[in-house]
Amino acid sequence: MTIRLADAGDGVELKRCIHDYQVNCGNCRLNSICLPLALESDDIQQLDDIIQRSKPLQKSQHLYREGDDFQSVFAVRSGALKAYKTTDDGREQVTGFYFPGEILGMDGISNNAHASSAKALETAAVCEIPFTSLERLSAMMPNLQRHFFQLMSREITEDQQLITLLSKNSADERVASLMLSISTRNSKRKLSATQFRLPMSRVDIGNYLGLTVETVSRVFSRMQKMEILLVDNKEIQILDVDGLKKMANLGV
Amino acid sequence: MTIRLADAGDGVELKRCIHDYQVNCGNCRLNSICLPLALESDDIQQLDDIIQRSKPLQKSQHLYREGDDFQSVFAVRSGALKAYKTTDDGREQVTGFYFPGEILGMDGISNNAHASSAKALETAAVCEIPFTSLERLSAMMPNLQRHFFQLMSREITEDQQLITLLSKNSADERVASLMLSISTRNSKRKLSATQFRLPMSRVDIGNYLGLTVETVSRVFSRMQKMEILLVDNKEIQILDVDGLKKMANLGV
DNA sequence: TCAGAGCCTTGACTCAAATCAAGGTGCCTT
DNA sequence: AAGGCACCTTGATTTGAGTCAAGGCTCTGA
Repeated sequence: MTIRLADAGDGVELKRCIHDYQVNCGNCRLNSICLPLALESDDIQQLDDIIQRSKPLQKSQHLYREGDDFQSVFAVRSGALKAYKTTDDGREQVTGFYFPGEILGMDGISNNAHASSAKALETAAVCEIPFTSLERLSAMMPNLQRHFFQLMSREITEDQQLITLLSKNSADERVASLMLSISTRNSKRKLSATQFRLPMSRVDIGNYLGLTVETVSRVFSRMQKMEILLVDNKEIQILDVDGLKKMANLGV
Repeated sequence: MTIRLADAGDGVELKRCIHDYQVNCGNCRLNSICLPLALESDDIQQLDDIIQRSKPLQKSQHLYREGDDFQSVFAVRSGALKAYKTTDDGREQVTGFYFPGEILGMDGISNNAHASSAKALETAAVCEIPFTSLERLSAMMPNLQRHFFQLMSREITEDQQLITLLSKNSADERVASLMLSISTRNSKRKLSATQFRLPMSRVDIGNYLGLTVETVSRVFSRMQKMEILLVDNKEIQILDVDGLKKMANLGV
């Protein structure tokens, strides 16, 4: 709404970068998250052929905007993004955070237009997967079709988790759950589960969890006082995982 | 949790009913909702062949339960169902209501197990669509594959709507939005948009919207006093659609 | 026709999180 | 090195929805 600094030539028209690294799906260290598939190497090659790797996005640049024509889904290669919708009365609702190996953009399929916007929280690189090619390939490769159905289904179950969190849990429980979620996703990427830097602001966290900034801040302070977390601005260290799980109240 | 009356021989083992009506996808009056597809009549025949129509479910019978093996998705033929999850601390979270023509069960694909339970709110009939057959057919029929991707994507965008509602809107706005949603879905089925019977209890409504029964009841009373709705137990009449839209606060 | 159970409504009170307000911190830009 | 701005924290106060409590309605089954 307000910040439009690094927002100049952003968005849809990602150009293939000539000086790209020789990354491909076969050697990408994220493929266990992104493609946990029994694909033949020949199949991986075919998939690799349709995937486009583009220039990194700068912080606060858009990958796509609500209402843009839907062409592709995207896999995060590095950095982090947030997805958000603008409500009819102009407020913003953050619907998800996306870390390396995770797929975003699937909400655009139903109407052939993106149902939310996606913005880089820090410098980020993505793989673009043109949807029509993916459809064509899926029809030929049952494993890939199955995988993509599963990805979408996972998005549904995750949204349902969030719905439950928002409708049943206290501020403490919501923030604790998010910290646990980030911790788990980090460890899937072989990063520290107990120490990390939050790529998003307190405002984004509050927005995602249906809380105000002030409340989020107070919860962090409380967690620090209880010696569950060590919070230094965006640097988080989890001191007491069990305490955090208990606070999240999602079955220790 | 508590009510287990009509819950005897329910669930997974739906048997094909011998005395079934001669319903098929070609003549089903819901096919414009369920299958808004450019399918050849030959294609529809193939789809029809894999679909199983079974004995109606009685009120409060389960169609499937959280954790059950995932085999099929289901289309509602008549009646209404609710989907819900049981949280780790034993509470229930209603994740959706399903009316004729709508599809449920897609959240089970990701883990090959149903992620939620589905229960009839009143006597209800469903079409069962075995997922492996659907996958096989999808690979052969690009339109069907596309349609199913779109269905799942729609479920995602709808969940995101609910997330926004829960995290940004007041009790009044939530209840008003639900009434509008039911009204819209009714008119898609050529039923009255202004007069209908709610198949679910106040408890279910509250649970779905993240509110207590008392709050839901108070909102209905308030709407009645404002002459927006006429509420007689489960019978609802919308007197002032614009007023309702304004109350929902989702862009009149 | 009546009893009972579950469901719905209403009122009084409480409380968790929002709002309002102010001040601190860190980072970018020049 | 300093100014400015966005971001974060903390405190005081307000408020919308939850909780507790009680009574009414409605449908079912004997």
